[in-house]
Amino acid sequence: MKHVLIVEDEKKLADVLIAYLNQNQFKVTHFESGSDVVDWVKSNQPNIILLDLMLPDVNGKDLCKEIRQFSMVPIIMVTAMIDEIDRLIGLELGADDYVCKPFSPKEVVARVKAVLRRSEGGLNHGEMYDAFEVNDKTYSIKLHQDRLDLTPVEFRLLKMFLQSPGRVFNRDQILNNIFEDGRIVLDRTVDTHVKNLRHKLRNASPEHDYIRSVYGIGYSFEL
Amino acid sequence: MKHVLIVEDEKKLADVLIAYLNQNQFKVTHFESGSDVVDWVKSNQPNIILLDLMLPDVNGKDLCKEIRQFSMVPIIMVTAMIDEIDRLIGLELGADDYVCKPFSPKEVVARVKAVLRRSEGGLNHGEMYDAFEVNDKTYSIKLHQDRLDLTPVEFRLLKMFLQSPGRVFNRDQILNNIFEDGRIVLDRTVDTHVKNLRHKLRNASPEHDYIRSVYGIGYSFEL
DNA sequence: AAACTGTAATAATGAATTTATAATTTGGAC
DNA sequence: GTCCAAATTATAAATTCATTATTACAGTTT
Repeated sequence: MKHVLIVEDEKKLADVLIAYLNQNQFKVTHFESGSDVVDWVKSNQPNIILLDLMLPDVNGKDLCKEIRQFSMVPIIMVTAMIDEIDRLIGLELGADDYVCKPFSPKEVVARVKAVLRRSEGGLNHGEMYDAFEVNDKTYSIKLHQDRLDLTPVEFRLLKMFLQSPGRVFNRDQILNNIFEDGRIVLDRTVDTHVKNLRHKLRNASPEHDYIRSVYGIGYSFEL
Repeated sequence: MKHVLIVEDEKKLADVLIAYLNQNQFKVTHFESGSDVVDWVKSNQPNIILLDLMLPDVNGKDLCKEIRQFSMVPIIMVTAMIDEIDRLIGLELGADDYVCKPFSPKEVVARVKAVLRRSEGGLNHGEMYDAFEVNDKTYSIKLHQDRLDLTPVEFRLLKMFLQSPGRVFNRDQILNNIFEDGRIVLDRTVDTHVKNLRHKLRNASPEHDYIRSVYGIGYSFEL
């Protein structure tokens, strides 16, 4: 039986949710404030957390980040402000979904199930791009189940390519994407990293040439 | 055959008990004072301890606590003061049952059996992670039945890894996980603990390298 | 005294970058 | 179309730089 942790200060709201979740064969634990949540999660390891963003004592965002320090348990953030959601997503708190108040308990149950399905479906929830699976948590990319053994630079390079297949990047753009800090590095460096990445891709999939050189411009990635 | 340790200074009382226990297929060892008990328990690991609260040399409460530092062996406390019992329970010494003098040896045997039944039913109840068994109560982790002799830091480190196999932790995340209090500690310290843990893991299982270094990021645990 | 933890110093390893050289592409001249 | 020179890219080797592993030791705790 799946165990849901609800962190929500509005008691009434929580009670409705609990009723619905119980009816759907979930075991539920409810905290009205955030203070003891971290300890509890550490020892009880729920299957999913419904976390209100606005709590009396602690900040929901911080709590989410704190939990992410030690656990990959799925988290659904609950907020009263619909506008907030986009900003939250940008913050990369590591939440798995967002629900806006007021919500129908039915919808929440559906979301809980959806998130659980997702996170179980592949113990490794990486984003898929064609035959590639990018997993930020494990810093790894798989091609056809096989794990590519990439250096950090190669990881970022390939991830960039995958996010914009077909797009032609010039070397400056590549450098800016790969190095957050604004280091200035020679163009030849890009060539080298591309070469190394090509080599690893060819090892994994000899029949397909993924990286195309665009003469006079740069490179593009063809799925 | 179950092994009972009796720590009891009243020789006559002890003899009666021993006779009864022997008749019930228990092996019994008897100490008349508490001084050498801890060492003996460490090397002999009895199945259960009958511990008199009032001993000539050491304090029964302290002895109980001391044993609890390294073992979850069931302990039955024996006291001459019935009123004492409630207070003892409150103290959370970690004893499993309390018996008040004077007692019938039959009753004690029944209690011993009951406690053993209870504690066996729920023994070994460490959470399993692949071939690892984590036991929070005894602060120990077994790999393929063999107990790893870990320090507290190593215990928390390994437990963290086991809870998220495959995930790459950076050193900050590791430190936050290992030190509840917000101590500030150098990254190199993580390396050292990882090294020590690796060494112990290799001793227990030379063929498998569990901890992977992820260059530029941190470490991950590969089951 | 023994065990544990944290730090600092040093060695070893691995990645990123540069450099040098070879290979390829392009466009113009014949 | 072929040839060549210039520009561009590919590759390999060498170098620099960053990160990690290990050792030793000191401060604490038990």
